[in-house]
Amino acid sequence: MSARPTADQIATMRRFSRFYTRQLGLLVEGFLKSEFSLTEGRVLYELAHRDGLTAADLARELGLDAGYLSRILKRFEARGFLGRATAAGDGRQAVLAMTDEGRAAFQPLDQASEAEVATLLAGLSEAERRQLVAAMSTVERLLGGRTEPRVPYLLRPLQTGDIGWIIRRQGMLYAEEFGWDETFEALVAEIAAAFVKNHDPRTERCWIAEREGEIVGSVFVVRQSDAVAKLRLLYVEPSARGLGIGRRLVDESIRFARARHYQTLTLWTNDILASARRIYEEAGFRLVQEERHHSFGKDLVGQNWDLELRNGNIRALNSEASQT
Amino acid sequence: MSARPTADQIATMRRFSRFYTRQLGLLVEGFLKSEFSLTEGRVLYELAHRDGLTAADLARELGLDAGYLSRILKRFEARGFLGRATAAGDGRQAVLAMTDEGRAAFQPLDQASEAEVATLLAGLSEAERRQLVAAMSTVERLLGGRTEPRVPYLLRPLQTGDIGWIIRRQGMLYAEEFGWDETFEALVAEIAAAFVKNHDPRTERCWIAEREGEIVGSVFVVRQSDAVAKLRLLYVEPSARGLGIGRRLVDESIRFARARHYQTLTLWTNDILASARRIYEEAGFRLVQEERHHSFGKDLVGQNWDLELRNGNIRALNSEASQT
DNA sequence: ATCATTTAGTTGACTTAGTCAACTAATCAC
DNA sequence: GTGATTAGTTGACTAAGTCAACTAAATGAT
Repeated sequence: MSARPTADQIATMRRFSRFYTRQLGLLVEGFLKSEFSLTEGRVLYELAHRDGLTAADLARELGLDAGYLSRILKRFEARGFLGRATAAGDGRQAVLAMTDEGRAAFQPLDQASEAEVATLLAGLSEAERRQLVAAMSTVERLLGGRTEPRVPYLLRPLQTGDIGWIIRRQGMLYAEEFGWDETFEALVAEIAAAFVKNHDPRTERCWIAEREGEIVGSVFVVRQSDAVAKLRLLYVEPSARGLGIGRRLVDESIRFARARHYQTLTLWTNDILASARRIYEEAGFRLVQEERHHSFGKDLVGQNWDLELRNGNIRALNSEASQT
Repeated sequence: MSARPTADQIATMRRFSRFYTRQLGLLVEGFLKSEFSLTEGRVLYELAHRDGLTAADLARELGLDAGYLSRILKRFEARGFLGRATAAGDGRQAVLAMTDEGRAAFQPLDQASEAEVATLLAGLSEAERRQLVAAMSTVERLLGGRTEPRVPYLLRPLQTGDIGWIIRRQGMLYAEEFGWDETFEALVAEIAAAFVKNHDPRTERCWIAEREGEIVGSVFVVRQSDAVAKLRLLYVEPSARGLGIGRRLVDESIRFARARHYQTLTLWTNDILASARRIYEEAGFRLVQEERHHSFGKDLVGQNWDLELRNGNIRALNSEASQT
């Protein structure tokens, strides 16, 4: 495991983030100044670049309140930018389609944004541009900006036979990757069996990630108390890693926990599981406790992470205080 | 002059900006989720890291409405985070000082943000971290994120003797840097003289940048019509370049134009003046016209840039439409 | 087939972030 | 002393977004 990041590295990234916030402010201002709010622009962008979207898709992926999004879409529809068709298999859903008018309205904005970036880049020499683009690609690659998977996967509930597979695969994988012994597999079996036997579907759930007919990942959310849910046994098959499946499993877990009015989603992991840890961090989990332990035949560093669920965005708690 | 940026370079930067927006969202969420809104956090950050700030300083530098900031500061003061002292030389101003309680409240946030970045970086190897930090520094250097000047400068109004100096220096500098002939100096003289003789201080202004007793830059804002102001003769001495002076002169010009209820700030430059052009772009100016011309003994490409002043932020025009 | 639960989307009511403009007090130039 | 400007405050307002209750459709258990 690498040395801890230096203070200088940390300071550089924080300074870069402040710098790029200002840079984004300039780019966003140029792009959207004419007619649409920032959020409207983000919605239009997704509608322009993807087919077959529903409102639920957009709400989830852009982190928007469904009611708020509904009004945005209604305004676009009123202006003739958007059409809807009831989904073939689900009368509740509307499939959204940008109209030619919508594309016509969006195109100047898209082109303005492109021109903005072009003029910014034009101020650099060709060598500087190549350097800049390479540096941006490096940042993106290292911080995890990955493309969507080419072979699709789906998430589904637990089915008969799944548990045995999950117990077996997690046992084998952690043995292979980390040398953990059979006591880990036993723990997985215990957790999974307890879930199957006793789980309350109102407050607990399991998701299975399936791809080309095979299980490629899973996660459990179990009830720890009325206020606290626990995320357990997140795993993704090596063959399916890097496709956003782990992130998606965690996102669904958070979504479920919020919908069930939990206040905290907690989890226990080990620091050696670096990919999982990064997913948790990016989802907003906070490291609340660390302790060394000897388990599964190894010396490990266990970590407890929590995600506070009450405020789905960056709204401060003192806004609630000011209501009193 | 370099070739135009490629479509691939433009696309890469746009994708990077979307990617880093999400990255910032994660970092910001972690930093400020507990107690303060994003704007409050930005204010606290400045108060924590700088001394001698006034509300006017903060409003200008963070782009905040003075009334809104006033209320934020009042809340901080009510919570004991902030003290105020009347400025020695100006009874209107209050010098703000973060209290020990304020620092105590801020420190966990600052540390949380630092920890956030540290855990993100910890997920990378040491080699990857060095690569990331180097890439970020490259992006910052190329896009113009420069540090504040070590030797301070001030902006002041025109004084007797300034005009002659400005005419002389601009004439010499543009001759040296671009080979422009004496007709340019004559143009500068004409503009400056007209300003001195006829300017209306309610709607027109000149700023002189002075550093260590010497003029190091200047800019004029003149009235073109009731609705349109024109920014003219921006220049910065080579010895003082890279310190943000040019940007500051442009920012003050914009601020003045807004305060005087102009709707547009326009300007004419030549594309060969790359640094100036970048400042205009970053300030939000839009290239509206280009034409070749032969002036100052050279073949040049003149450019007209406009900045719409009506909406100081990214608020859509249709929000005004929806008021009707 | 029925019923209870969940999901998709909508709408009413509301909170919060931020804007606009009018105000007071202090400063500055004349 | 006077008029104009600036620093900061406050009232009134708009706009972005949240929360929850609602209807309609789907799903799973019986």
